Amino acid sequence: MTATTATTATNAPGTAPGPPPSATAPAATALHAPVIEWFGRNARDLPWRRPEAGAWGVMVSEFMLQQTPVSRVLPVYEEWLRRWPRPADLAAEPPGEAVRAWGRLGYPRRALRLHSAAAAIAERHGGEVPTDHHQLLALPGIGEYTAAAVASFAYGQRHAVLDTNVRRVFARAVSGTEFPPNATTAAERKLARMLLPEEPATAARWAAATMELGALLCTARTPECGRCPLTDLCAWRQAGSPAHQGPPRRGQTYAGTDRQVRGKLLAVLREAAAPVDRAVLDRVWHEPEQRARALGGLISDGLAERLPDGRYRLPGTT
DNA sequence: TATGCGTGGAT
DNA sequence: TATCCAAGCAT
Repeated sequence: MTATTATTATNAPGTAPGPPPSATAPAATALHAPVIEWFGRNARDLPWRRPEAGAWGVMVSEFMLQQTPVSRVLPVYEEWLRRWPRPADLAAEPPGEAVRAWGRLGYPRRALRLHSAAAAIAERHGGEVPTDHHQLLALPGIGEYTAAAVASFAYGQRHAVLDTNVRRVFARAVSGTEFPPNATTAAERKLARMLLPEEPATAARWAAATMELGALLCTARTPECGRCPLTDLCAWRQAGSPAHQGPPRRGQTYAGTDRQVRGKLLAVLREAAAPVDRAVLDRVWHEPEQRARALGGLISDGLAERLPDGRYRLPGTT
């Protein structure tokens, strides 16, 4: 970990092309030091934060962490980096091996995309994770958040890293609401850019620190405001911690969906040492139509393949 | 912009 | 037991 110098380049007034001055800029910089100092004292020692992780380690972790808790990612991450220490190592394997090694992290299309991204890196980027935000964005499975995260955490660049944790921290500390909007808004992106420290190294530190704050203290369920470095500055606290207003968060049931059936089918293929008969897959779900739809979906997504003899397997595996 | 896409722990 | 939630992306 670098020293917790809380210094922050404040927005130099006057002069030319930089970002437009904003009324919130001075107040914004007041947030930097407390959060970054808190991070220096409380940051978790996660493997992808260690220097030896490299950009590839950061990238693998970001794929795995999309919608998946840290505790479940840890063991799978270690195994992946041991097995495939460079992008080209993963690219040399059939995609089904990536899906199998993904285990039960969920959303296995991420494994496929990570495999494809590794192949693109091996072919088009000389085997090195690109440093350029736009080149990162062009890789499969990398969207706005992941591109910014890799550029920031792996390469120390200055980007607004807007994940669910940061959005919640900003919603509370700055906007004074319990939760951010359901979908990321232009206003949130603008706010994130305004709050970004000028110095790239400080901006990268800020990005990691605000994420960690959201993950450890400013949580969705029961925030620990008593331990929060922003508790005296927090707009939501100052407003009396008003409850969320508006439509309910969301409510997608899982039981009985195609997702559940896909998950059951893929679990069979993952654990099989050889291609499996259709009859084996048929046992995972009682309803034939939904079963067929789920299996067809897996195949069209590239997560499974049907052999000429009618058996099924993870793509390219034995 | 709304929806589909896994999985399992916490409350 | 049911619901919420976890470092999103692609379409």
